[in-house]
Amino acid sequence: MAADRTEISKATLNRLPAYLRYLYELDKKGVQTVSSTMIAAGLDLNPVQVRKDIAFVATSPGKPKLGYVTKELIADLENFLGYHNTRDAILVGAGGLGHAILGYDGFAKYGLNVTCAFDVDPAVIGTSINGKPVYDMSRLPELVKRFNIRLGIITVPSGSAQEVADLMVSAGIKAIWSFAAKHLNLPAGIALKHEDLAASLALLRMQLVSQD
Amino acid sequence: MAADRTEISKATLNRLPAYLRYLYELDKKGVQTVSSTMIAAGLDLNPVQVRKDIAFVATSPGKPKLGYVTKELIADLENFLGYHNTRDAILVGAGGLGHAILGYDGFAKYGLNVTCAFDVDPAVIGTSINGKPVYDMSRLPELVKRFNIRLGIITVPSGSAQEVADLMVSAGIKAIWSFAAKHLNLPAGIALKHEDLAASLALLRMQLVSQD
DNA sequence: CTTTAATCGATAAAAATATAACTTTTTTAG
DNA sequence: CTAAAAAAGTTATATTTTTATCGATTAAAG
Repeated sequence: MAADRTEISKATLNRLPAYLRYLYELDKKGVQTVSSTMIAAGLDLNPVQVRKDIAFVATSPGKPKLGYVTKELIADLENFLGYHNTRDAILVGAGGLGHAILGYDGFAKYGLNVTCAFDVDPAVIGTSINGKPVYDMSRLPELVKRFNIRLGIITVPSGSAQEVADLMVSAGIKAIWSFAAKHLNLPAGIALKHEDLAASLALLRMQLVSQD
Repeated sequence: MAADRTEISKATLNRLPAYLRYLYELDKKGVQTVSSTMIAAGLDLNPVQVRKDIAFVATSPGKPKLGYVTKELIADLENFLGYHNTRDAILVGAGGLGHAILGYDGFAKYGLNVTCAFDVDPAVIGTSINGKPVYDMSRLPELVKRFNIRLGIITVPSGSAQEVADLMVSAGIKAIWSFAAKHLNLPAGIALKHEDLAASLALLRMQLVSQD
């Protein structure tokens, strides 16, 4: 494997999943080879950009006049994005959104397995959502350590988000996927992905207003 | 109001909601004035960047040694982000995630009012989720036109996403918030915000894997 | 077998964005 | 009343990201 001479850019990283989705579609239609031009047209992007992005992940080069072998490129992307090694995760906050995530099995395709959830509400503790048990928050450190979980999902109100994050980190969690509308302060080395639905909604709404 | 000499950057736009959230916190604690340095420290950003961002939205300048008046800055941000003019929206796909969104009233704070939902499943059509009626898809054009709705939320499986988007656009929807894992092809002038949970999850997972 | 057209890959230019350096303003302290 | 400190504002530089250009390669058509 060649050493990464230049670090892969964040912008590129964000596009890779879109490429993969598009390739799945083409593959399903029986398209054998795919060119960067085709991908660019399908996703409203610049062909050169697509080529550069692909250059990071592809193991075999594309052929002039043909492009890349669809199945190979899919394999390379899946491999790069780590869809093949399944990863266990826990979720804290079994309310509205947390409930929805627990009930959704689609993440399994991306190698995510939410094993169980935690909450403070006695009404949900002890119950099971989509086969996943809901435990009392106090058991989080114990279970995270026992099963060596590294990924935590936060779907609690913003007021308790930092507290939950701190607990996760101290228990050994290394990556946090947060849906709380709150900036989290984490020690270095902990990966964080903040999903701020309200914020992105606000931006969309703004575009709308400015059209009037 | 001065003409926007330079267009506001997308990156800035993405940070504004975070500033606002942070200011709410400070305001609740009774902090009267806030400096760009303080905001930067709280959100792990560069103070200059914060100042430049604020310069776009603030109506009155900040004072050296003191900073900005907290309540004024909040008002300016809210105003800029359009939180004050409530906007009606419809949602298509009353399944898992759609259900969660319908059940969540928090978006009202940001000026969003989901009035009703549409689906094709006879089991949910005619029911009500959190007081919002679920109608048959066929009634979408009629209701969108009648109430002059401009914003549509898509929470259907990726297979039907494009179809739904087309229907929305033809009915007069001007902005789409999509949770479907599918690139949507829309005519120019239609605002689109694509929320790809699976993709952002994949990226977080990847950071985790690369730590091992 | 030769020509042709399409595409890749690499390099260069341009644009956007973030960081740094410097100047000005205003409050507070001596 | 003056000097120092803190923070905003402004201009300049560096970095990142996107877009454009050009030659090399190769499958397909004549």
